[in-house]
Amino acid sequence: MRFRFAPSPTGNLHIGSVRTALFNWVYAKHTGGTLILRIEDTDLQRSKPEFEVNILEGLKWLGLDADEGPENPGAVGPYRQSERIDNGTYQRCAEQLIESGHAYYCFATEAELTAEREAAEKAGKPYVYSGASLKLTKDEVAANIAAGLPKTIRLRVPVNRGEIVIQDQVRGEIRFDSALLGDFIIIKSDGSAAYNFAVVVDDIEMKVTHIVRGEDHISNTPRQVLVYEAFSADVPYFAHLPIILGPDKSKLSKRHGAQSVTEYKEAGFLPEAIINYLSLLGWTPADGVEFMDRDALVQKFDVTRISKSGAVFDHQKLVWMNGQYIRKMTHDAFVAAVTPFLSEDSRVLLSGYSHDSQKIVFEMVQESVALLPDINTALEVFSQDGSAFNARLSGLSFHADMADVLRLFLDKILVLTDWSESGIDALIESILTQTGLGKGKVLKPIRMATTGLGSGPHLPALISLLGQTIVGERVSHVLDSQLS
RNA sequence: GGCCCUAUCGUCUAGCGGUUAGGACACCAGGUUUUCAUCCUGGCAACCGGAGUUCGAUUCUCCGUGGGGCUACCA
Repeated sequence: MRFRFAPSPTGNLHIGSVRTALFNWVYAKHTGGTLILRIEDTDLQRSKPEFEVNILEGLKWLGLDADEGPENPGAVGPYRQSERIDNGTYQRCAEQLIESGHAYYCFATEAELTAEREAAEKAGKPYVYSGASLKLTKDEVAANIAAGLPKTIRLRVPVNRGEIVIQDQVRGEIRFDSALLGDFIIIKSDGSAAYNFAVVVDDIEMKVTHIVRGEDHISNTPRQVLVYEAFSADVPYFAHLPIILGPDKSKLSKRHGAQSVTEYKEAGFLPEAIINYLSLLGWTPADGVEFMDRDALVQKFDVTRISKSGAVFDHQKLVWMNGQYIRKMTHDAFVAAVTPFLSEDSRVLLSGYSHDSQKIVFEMVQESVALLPDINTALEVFSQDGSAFNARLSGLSFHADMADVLRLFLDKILVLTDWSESGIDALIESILTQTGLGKGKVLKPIRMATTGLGSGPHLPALISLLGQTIVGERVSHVLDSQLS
């Protein structure tokens, strides 16, 4: 079984394309098949080398490796359509079809075609090319070519072809009336191949047996089937994936916000989370267990469970899933993932701690990170910087009755010898019993006075990390400035 | 307009003739946590409408309606 993923390098790798790539990849892995990567850069105006680079890098980052592609060619290359134009593949194939009577030269001008189309629209009929050029004699065609008239090549739709039935692994049978198709262009007047032709020529030559792509290609399929038939080639299996929708239920696009993989990477998403989330868009495993690593995904994959209706992309759930994956990371993996996202302030802050303390800091913070850049706000609480602390105080309001607790706390820490987490714990416990106050009444003011924040990780560990000097200074400062 | 696809909680979905219509995200409440988050428990919330087939339709068929895609010498 041979699969292919065929993106156009007309933009950065899009999240919708990734989903298509993913399903091809999983399907191929599941069946032990081969995945081909083909770059469809026949649109010379819009295709850019930097986009191809972006696509290749994005796929690599996500771990969606192809068995054959421009970077690791197999036996059926080249793997870029531009190179296949250059080596004359499409031209040669089109001429072959003219020979066999499946295609013909068309000399219709743009004006003529526009007129035909408008007339059809006015009449409320589907537009079908009239086939005027088909009536030309061999000599007339030769004369036109000799005269250098602009020409295209059209595929001749067999007159009594009737219904074209495609077998779709997701949707079952889909039927089209071939009479509504019209002889369509396979070679444009500039000599380049039209999409519906290039794709089929490539898929035949690359021996592709399974085509998994977006639902937006369904209406191209009957034309492509006709091309297969013109070449007497086997029509592959199709699986048209439901489209991914934005919150407004229209096709997901840039106007719905960040949609390129690069942007997701920069926003702090993990490739595993993206893969897992995307796999659930339009598909569910039979056991209903949503968390799946790559191997589980490959193992559980089943084409028949792909759903038919479009799926709205739920950004919130992706974020949630990302947080789940972050929590599951080992300490080393977490630090490695988060390091590129560390702000200058965070780096300075961390340098104030020993290697061992840094490890504790990261551990304390890991579960509150959903997106990698969250690390910076999570780290703030560990800041030893006095001015930042003072700035934070202005956002808090202390009540007079907090003063007693803080004074008692200050007295105790100044003479405290066991500055470990358990030592602090014992100290707080003693304040609780001594004052008879509830935990909230005691710990809230201490947290505020030591960190300048109303919330954060486990307090005793935090105080232990901050150290006697800083904690002492901060509490006395709060007592002097806020509660005197 | 034409062709095609599609229709279960707000969202992703399970269901494949008989179910208290299940799960996940989000949301709400309670519990744990000093607080926030995490975590645990509970709750709210859905079968688009109408015909038919059937003893029985969310499930099958048809017709509407809604949504989406395509309608190029773009891919």
